[in-house]
Amino acid sequence: MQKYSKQTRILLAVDCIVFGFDGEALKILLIKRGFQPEKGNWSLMGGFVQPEESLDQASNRILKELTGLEGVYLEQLHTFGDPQRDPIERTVSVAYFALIDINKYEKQISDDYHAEWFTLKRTPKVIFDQQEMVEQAKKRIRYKAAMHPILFELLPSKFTIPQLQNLYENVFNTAIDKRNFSKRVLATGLLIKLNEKDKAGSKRGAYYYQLNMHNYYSKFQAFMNFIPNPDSISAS
Amino acid sequence: MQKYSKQTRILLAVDCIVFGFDGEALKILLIKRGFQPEKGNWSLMGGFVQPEESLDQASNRILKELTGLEGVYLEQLHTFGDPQRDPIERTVSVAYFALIDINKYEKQISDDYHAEWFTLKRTPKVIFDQQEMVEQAKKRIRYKAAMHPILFELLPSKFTIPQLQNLYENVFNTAIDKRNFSKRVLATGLLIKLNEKDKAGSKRGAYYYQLNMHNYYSKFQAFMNFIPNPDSISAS
DNA sequence: TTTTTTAAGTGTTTTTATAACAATTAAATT
DNA sequence: AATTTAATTGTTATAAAAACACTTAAAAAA
Repeated sequence: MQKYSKQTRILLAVDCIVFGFDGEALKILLIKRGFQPEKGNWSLMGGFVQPEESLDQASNRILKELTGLEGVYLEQLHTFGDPQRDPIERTVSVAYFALIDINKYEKQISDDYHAEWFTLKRTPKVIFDQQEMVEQAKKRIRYKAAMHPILFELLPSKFTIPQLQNLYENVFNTAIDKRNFSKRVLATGLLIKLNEKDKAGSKRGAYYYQLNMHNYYSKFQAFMNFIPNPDSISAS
Repeated sequence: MQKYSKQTRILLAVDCIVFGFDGEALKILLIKRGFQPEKGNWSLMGGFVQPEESLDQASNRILKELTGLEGVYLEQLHTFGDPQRDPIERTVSVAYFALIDINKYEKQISDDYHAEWFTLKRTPKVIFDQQEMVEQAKKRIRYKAAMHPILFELLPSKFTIPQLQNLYENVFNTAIDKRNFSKRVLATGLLIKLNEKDKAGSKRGAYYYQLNMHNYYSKFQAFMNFIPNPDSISAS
């Protein structure tokens, strides 16, 4: 026996929802689609899975092609398989989400693709069922970040506690008491205080911190809870 | 433009990890595979995605073919796409997990497939990368059950609190204080006490409860925590 | 140089949730 | 009537979370 004859083969694609944080708001990266159908319309970055690559490899390749970044946080989200989701031909798409340091994003690469960052609250219409993918990705990121320290992936390697708090407040759309927040964050043992200040945000300046990578990896799977009332968070 | 020419189409399958609870232990349902390769070996229940069905439809169809059950809890787990995972031909598999009331499982249907329940600790070797699927499903069910009341899906519509506690202790492999457990469970408002006792488990008998379906659906996404030290639970 | 302005940094108290703990009761069996 | 078994229930202690306000560093303005 060489093949599973009589079975239909299906086109398989990967779509990536790329999140970034610019200090103000959580954003996603969209491109203008380069081929028909929907050519020129805003789209997630995606592509077809090649015969010899795994899904993780495909998503990493596509992400690198579009942002120039390698080794970023990339996680499989969900697979979308409605027979009608692509009008040209049935295409099943495995969605991934990525969290990147927006500062490392290489603009020149994206210029070829006309990529742009959009605030989550003001994303343009995207093609096919990608709006649903984005919604699910937003849910997932909130869900996961409520218990695991994934949001550090959105920050540069040196960051201040006010920056970190701002990020959490943004993602969870809630105000957090800064005394309680810093207490909690520091209690995790995930942060190393540096002898250097960020003077951009205030006159006094805020101390930079960096991740204790050893603790970060070892405690990554442990539960944590920076968020006062995670009751509002919905599951993936 | 009619098709995405030049792209390779790939075989797409669905595999279901079916969980059941018999009052003693958490179990999964396996079948003896009916075709080559690996014919006669233990396998998850799976099948190929048909041209006109969605992934959810495919998994529901396969589940019904094998257990006779419809409308059960079924959730997409992860998509496995290693190019070598099936030796005959590249097949990408979308894994789902199901939680069923083991009492509703129709034996006669399964007899055709030689299906059998296996305790999680004593599962036989399964084909391809299915062991990894099972491991991920176990993680996911623990992860999700730590915060959402999915385990009720494993119980009959009438159940006692000791039964429920037994289930939680099994899934999380931990002993729970029964006073604290019943307090927490009853505090959720998810249970309705019935005027009827289960006399099978003890002389005194334990009151039956049933789910308050309204509260169950409305609170499903809310966080909960029956488990004393969920620190040991790892993420999906 | 003094004062003002701005955001960073820090401690204590109150409240709530969790964890630890044991005696009583219903009902069958002896 | 006594015994056995598991179900049921409440209180106390401990830990975690939430609420709350003042001091400090440093630049900018007076």
